[in-house]
Amino acid sequence: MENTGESKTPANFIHAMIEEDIRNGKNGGRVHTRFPPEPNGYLHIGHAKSICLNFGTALKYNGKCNLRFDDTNPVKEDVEYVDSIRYDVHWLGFDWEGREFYASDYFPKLYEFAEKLILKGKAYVCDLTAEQIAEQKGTPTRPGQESPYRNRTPEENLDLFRRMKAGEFPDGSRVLRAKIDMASPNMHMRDPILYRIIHTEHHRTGNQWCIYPMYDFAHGQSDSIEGITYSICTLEFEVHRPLYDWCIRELEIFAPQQIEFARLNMTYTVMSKRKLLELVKNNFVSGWDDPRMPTISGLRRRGYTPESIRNFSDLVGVAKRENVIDVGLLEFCVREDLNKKAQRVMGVLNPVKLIIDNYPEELTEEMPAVNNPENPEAGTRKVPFTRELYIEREDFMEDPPSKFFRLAPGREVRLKYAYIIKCESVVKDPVSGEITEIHCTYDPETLSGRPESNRKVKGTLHWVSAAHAVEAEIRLYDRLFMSEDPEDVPEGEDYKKNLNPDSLKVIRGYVEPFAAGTKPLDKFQFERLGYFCTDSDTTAAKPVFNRTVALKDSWAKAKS
RNA sequence: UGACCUAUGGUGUAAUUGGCAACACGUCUGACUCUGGAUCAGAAGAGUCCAGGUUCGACCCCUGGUAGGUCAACCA
Repeated sequence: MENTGESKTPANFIHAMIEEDIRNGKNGGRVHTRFPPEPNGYLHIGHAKSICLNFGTALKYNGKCNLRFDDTNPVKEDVEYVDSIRYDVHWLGFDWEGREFYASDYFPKLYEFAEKLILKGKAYVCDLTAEQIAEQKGTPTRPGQESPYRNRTPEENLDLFRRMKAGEFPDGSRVLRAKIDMASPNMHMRDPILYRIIHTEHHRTGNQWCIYPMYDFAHGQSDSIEGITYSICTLEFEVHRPLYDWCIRELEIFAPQQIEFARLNMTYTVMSKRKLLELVKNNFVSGWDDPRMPTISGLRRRGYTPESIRNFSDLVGVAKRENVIDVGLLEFCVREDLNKKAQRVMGVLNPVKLIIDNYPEELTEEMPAVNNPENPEAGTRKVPFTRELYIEREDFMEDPPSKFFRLAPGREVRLKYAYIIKCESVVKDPVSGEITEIHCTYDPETLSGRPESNRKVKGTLHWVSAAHAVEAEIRLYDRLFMSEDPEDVPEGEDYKKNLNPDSLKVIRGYVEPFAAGTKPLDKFQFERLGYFCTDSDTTAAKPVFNRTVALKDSWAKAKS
């Protein structure tokens, strides 16, 4: 990773704050962050921003970053998610160096903390129902009422709490609450719930516990236990900060600093785990790793590289104001990265046959093709060329506008790495009128590399030899949502109303032989078309490619 | 009608103890090109939410508005 620690100005307000702290000698100049996902879903591009921020900050200031699973709610969490999260963070290029922790590791310690609060008279067991508690909570503009159980003695509270832990009470019958201020203007300070009873098996602690700490009683303490200096989280936790600080202060333990930043939003994208889960569960997509999903696993399968995602996270910036990033920026980032790295290959997605009438029938030439013009070291390969080829149907027009640089009757065009050809005639289906064959002649003197080949023609086409063409399944993806803001729907509807019915188009195309023998996750540029990635569904008999992103297309833009 | 947060070109982010607003994406030109890609050169686009104030000078400080966001899960 690039170390920009020496740069004159901090990259963002968090780094500015850290540099100020370092100057003042806070924490002895130590910088320790953590990425704290709840294992209740797959990671998405918004998490990537947070991962890059947390790990990136540690890297920049020679600090450490922990991976910590915030697993305090057994009813929603699962090892499947733990595994995917570990995989994704690693894949993104970050290393927690063995500091893989779980809030559940701290259950015993957290329990001690709770007893300490009880003893201090700062927490009490409340027998009110969830509904009653909600009712007495008040509203943001009206103070709440104190629970009738608020003034139980520490002894009684301790006894009750121990019996809660011992499993004497059913779910929901009692909770442990902090005793703070029912009239606080901050709703989170109105005697928040610290522990609740849940008789559910936990993915790590099994049935050892039947009381579980709430987020507010687990997160800050976990940070403190790990010696986290900067607890970076998203804006919605801003109002929790007074409670975060309250717990730390009352417990008299090391005080990390919580800092909030604005979460990532992207156009044409939903970013909540709940909604992504819904898309998966209801089969609107094929799974968490569906290439249309904004999940890390989806982006990976789509053909995105870790570098491109990291760069995106950088470009997006870190600040406190709500933002909506143009999904085009993400696309820019993959293109930029893949342009430097991707093997070039020729493939025809919407084929039409092209016959070179004056080319010998039995001849096959092996045309040397550049693997990557951006990287000479990538070398060359041979592409078979014959009399009958497939070209892109869109590369021919019978009656072209003046700005059309491709093939048309009587016009010349270059076949990349091969010859200049001239269109002589076309054959059409008598019924549909569709063009079935394009007949051309070629000029043998114009072979790529020959002196005559310098003749100027306006266009260059990609092609695949019909005899050597390998049929492949190509999956063309479009945005999952039709509206820039998927939430922008008529009354009574929800974001699913904006689902794009054409977000996946599966077609059959032809690729040059080289492309056939590739492995899942191999990345290519199909010349003139876009970047593609071999899908995990690929087989020797039927290669499958995902289109990661199309090339920038100024012709398409000019047309419209 | 409470508390907290935010407000800078189309989008996002900068502007280091206040010194005439910078970068990226996007857009538009032109050059080059055996990818209408890439690359190169250039342009347009904000006077910093509004109104006052402090100051020689305010995006930055103060006051008051306005707009948007967050908060009333035994979720995180």
